[in-house]
Amino acid sequence: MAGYNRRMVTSRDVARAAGVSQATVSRVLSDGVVSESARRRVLAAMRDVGYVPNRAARAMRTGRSGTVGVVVADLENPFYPLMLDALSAAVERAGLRMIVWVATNSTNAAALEAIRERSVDGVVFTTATEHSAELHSALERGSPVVLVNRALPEVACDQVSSDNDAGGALVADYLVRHDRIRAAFIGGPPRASTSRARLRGFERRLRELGHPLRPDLVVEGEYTYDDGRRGLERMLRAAVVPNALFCGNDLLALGAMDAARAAGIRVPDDLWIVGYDDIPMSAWNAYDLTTVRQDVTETAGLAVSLLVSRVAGDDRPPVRTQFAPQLIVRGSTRHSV
Amino acid sequence: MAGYNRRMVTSRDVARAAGVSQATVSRVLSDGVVSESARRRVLAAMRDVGYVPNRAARAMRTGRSGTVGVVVADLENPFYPLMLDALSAAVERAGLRMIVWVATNSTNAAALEAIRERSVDGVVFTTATEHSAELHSALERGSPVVLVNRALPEVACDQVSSDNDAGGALVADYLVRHDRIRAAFIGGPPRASTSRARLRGFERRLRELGHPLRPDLVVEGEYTYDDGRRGLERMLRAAVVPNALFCGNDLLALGAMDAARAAGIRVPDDLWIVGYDDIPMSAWNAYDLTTVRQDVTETAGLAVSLLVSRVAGDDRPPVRTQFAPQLIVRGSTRHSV
DNA sequence: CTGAAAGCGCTTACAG
DNA sequence: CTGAAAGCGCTTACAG
Repeated sequence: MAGYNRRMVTSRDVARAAGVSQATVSRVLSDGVVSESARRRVLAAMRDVGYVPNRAARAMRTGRSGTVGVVVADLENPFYPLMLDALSAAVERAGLRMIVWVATNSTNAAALEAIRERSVDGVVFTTATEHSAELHSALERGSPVVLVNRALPEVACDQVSSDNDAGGALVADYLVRHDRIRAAFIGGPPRASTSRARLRGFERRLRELGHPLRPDLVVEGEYTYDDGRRGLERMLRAAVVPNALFCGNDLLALGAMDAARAAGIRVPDDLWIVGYDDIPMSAWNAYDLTTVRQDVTETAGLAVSLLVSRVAGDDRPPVRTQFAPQLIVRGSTRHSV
Repeated sequence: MAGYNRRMVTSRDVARAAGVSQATVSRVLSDGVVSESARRRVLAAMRDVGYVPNRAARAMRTGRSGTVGVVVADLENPFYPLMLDALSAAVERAGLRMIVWVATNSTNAAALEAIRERSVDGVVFTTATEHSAELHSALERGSPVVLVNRALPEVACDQVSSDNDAGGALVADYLVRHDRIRAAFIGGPPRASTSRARLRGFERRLRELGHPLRPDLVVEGEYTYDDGRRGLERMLRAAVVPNALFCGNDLLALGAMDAARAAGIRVPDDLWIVGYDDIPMSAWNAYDLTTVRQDVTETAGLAVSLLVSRVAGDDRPPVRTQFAPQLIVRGSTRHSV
């Protein structure tokens, strides 16, 4: 058996094979100044001896790992795989690698620790919900951190998200325009900035349009299918039956839709339902859910490029970007057939 | 602004603060032989000066990155997030980190390259579909590689999966036991070993039980919701209408179920439907899909521990483990109400 | 048990 | 343009 641990091929071996110094090999690697002929010989020698540069050595010298950290939560919500996919593509485009933490209690701290250990050059958080002590000191220290998806107003770092407030308003406009003015809201947990902002925008615009949201038609829970179902069931016991429902995310909306059907409520005839995120299931036949789409590709792209410039030393004030959301109209709100 | 690039605190600083040599600090870090009193002083000094060991330096010295690579494909299929979640937990339990590649054309090669660069100590592939040249030479070289979920008989490396063949047989048994003998199959792509094995086991057992699967009731496509829908639609144009349907995975089954309903076919009365994977959506009210569950936690745990022992130098012959699948009976096959 | 020293494989001033 | 050399921050024989 060969054993994979046999001696590594190093830049020194390449140098010997190419008849140059090790420094010249290194210059070829890092695009330094090298004569054309030397470069050619070095590249050929690399191929001949099967050379692959050792990243750990480079990382130690340069202080850069070429790797970013990504913290995702709740992979059971299909929105996060979508976001992870987009982040992965953006990271790859930037020529970097991605260490992923799936959120548990200790993940955020672990990811920030990884910056100090120089395992990653920076971290993208997709689900920051609060301003932890670790995050505070990491930012103090100037650690490159970008918040994606959720926003934390009190935190001084780059943040990229959907304009959730505008998204909520968009839905309010749409419902009122079509006379669906007995509106209800089933939201995610208030600790999630996304849910708060979507509700805020929805509520404000409804009020502006003269059809304020009734407090008894607002329910909050976790961002899950089950809580969507339960939310609708609870709503059905309220004094007023809504004719439109906006949910804090698609998972809630799909649960609510199933509960509505189970209760004999026809969608969209009796009840319009609108979600948020545009996860793949929303386009499924059985649901055909109207929803607000966030552009994860754009979001991830900006997040990574912000991170990259922070790593490169950009210390301008934090940037906060909100992308305009887009209403995707589908069958769950089709104007009566 | 502080700038995050200020000089690192090194083991030398700790040594100075603790009044010991740098070597002693290092011994404390790597659990070497150190007197109790020295250890105490060093640990205190680490805290005082805010020391965090530099991983790149350690990786260079030891030749181990403490990181494993994971290649996942198709995050839109909720099975993969499930698997990723389980792998993440297993990797964390092993005290390691995880670099993730979301599969594109070049990912497999990139992941194997990362082993040579010493960016990762080994790689878990969740969707190997063929024996590439890169994989071949990586294995020749003794690179630690584990295949999860899909299997490649001709490849000499550790492989962990559900016993898909047995899973298919399980479904055949179940259907025949309940007299649902006009069975159909909608499968994933034949290049996926999972789909082939599930069909093989299903087909064989049906034959053994005297109710061979009719070739015109077998359809194959991609592992997607849409192909499930289309598959069922095509099947409805066949000569024989099935009264039971086994799908290569849950996504296909959910698509097929929606198509069946759209065609006025009642599930389960007219048609039983069974999936594979037990993704979260299968338990949703609207589907309540009977399915075959693979234990991703167990699978991921074994995969990571195999990888860890390979990294540690274990060069015994490759291990191939198949976990017994479990039939989860739900409403899509409930014996007539 | 402990320290001085070598060295992991690179990058990058410094001379020439 | 190129080479000799220092050094990134650790781990680990080697002496004592």
